[in-house]
Amino acid sequence: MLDMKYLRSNFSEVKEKLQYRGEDLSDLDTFGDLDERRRVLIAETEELKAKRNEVSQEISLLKKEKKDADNLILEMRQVGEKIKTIDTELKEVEENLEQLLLSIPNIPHESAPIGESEDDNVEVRQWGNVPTFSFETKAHWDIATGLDVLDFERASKVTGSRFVFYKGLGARLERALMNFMMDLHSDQHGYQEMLPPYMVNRQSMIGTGQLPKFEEDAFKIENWDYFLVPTAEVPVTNYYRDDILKGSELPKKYVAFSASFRSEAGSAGRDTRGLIRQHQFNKVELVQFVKPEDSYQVLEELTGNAEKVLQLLKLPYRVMSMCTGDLGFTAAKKYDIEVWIPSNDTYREISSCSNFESFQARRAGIRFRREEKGKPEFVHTLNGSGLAIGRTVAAILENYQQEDGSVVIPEVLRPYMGAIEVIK
RNA sequence: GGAGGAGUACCCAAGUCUGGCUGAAGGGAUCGGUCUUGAAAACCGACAGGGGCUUCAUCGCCCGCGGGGGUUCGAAUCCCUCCUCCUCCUCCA
Repeated sequence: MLDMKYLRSNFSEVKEKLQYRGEDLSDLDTFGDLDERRRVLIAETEELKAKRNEVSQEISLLKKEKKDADNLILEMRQVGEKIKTIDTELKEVEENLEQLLLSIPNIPHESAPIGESEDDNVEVRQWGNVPTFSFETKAHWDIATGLDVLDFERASKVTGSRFVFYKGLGARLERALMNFMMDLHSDQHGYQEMLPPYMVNRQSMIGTGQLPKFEEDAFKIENWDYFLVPTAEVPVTNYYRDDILKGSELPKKYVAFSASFRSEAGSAGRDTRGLIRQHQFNKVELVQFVKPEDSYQVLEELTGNAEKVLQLLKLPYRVMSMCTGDLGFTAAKKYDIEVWIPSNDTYREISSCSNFESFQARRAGIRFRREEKGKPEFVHTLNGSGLAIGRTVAAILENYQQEDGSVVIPEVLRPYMGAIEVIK
């Protein structure tokens, strides 16, 4: 959510920057009228309330002296009616304004490249060498089926498409990655470990920006106003909803494991095979609450923390800076980390690291005080996958595949795999 | 699922039956001071925060006693509704 006062006094500048996102901004122009109307109504109702308060005191005194107050009471009865009328309209105006503000995307940071689509994203750096194979490589679903470590068919029977059973060393590999990532970030990178709820309420989904605009992307629990989390970002960021933190305890850094649930509405037919696009996948998520002046430096740090996972796994990747048209609704700046997937002959997103600045903090009411008695300010929030585990398994299966159909386990994972070196 | 009880400021806690200077008593914690070589104790003082409107900024005003609605000239106090927590029973990993 944008700051109403900022929007009021910098309207055309904000509008210009939002246009780089290429989204429909036709509603934006209703802001001026709503904002103006709101303030007029507030002035009116508050004046009447001040009068009512004053006269009610008088009435109280008159009653105490056993004097007649009927005229004043009659007068105030009318004032009360008027207040009620104005407040009804005010409430409606404020609701419209609120909905408008909740539907406006974040302002892109000046360092985000201007562009329309993913084709305009800018490569920031590359790491590792794309592997060459002396044999014909297989896609991870074929490798996994051959090794009997993933079962898509039975998952379709038991649940439906875009679900999977991990089996045997496949399940072990998933669990090893989870532990490896959690250990790395908590022990080496200074994040506090957290295991969040997998369902959240509507207010939390609004807080991080999934709602009100993208309800069709979420899984909603029937008869409850709860949603399956699309990412641990939602519960972990909302952990401090409506809180005021101490400046001295910032930055707060959390690493959370959770399953993530996505309806994948609008991507029917894409990545229908394999682990790349599932309705449910595991993910280790990094979340930070920081002071505004630190957030861009922290974005680099956090991205680096996620990259470290791939470096230790010796998986080649590149880092892309998302252009203004591909930033998503909430981010001011975003890096995607893309890992090499041989069967796709290209890099695929495995992590997304974003700086939301105060966008989520304002929606969720997450603030901090610099000084003991200081005025509360909004924190900046950031998060990034560290990493999506299913896609990491796909990357390992494919990049570490051998001619005989076996898969070598990356060295750093072996302690987590009971010292097994190869899945065969 | 059944039966009760409770949500008041950083924490504890009065006030709610009997609506009106209650912007809310009293403790504790915290901060400042006196005393002390220093500290503790004691004593003195400060301590509703937050949001909104207005303003160059102040001043001022409005809203805040779990959330939302209602009654009333006036609500922490009365009514409705939702949420959360606690106790007992039941169930259960």
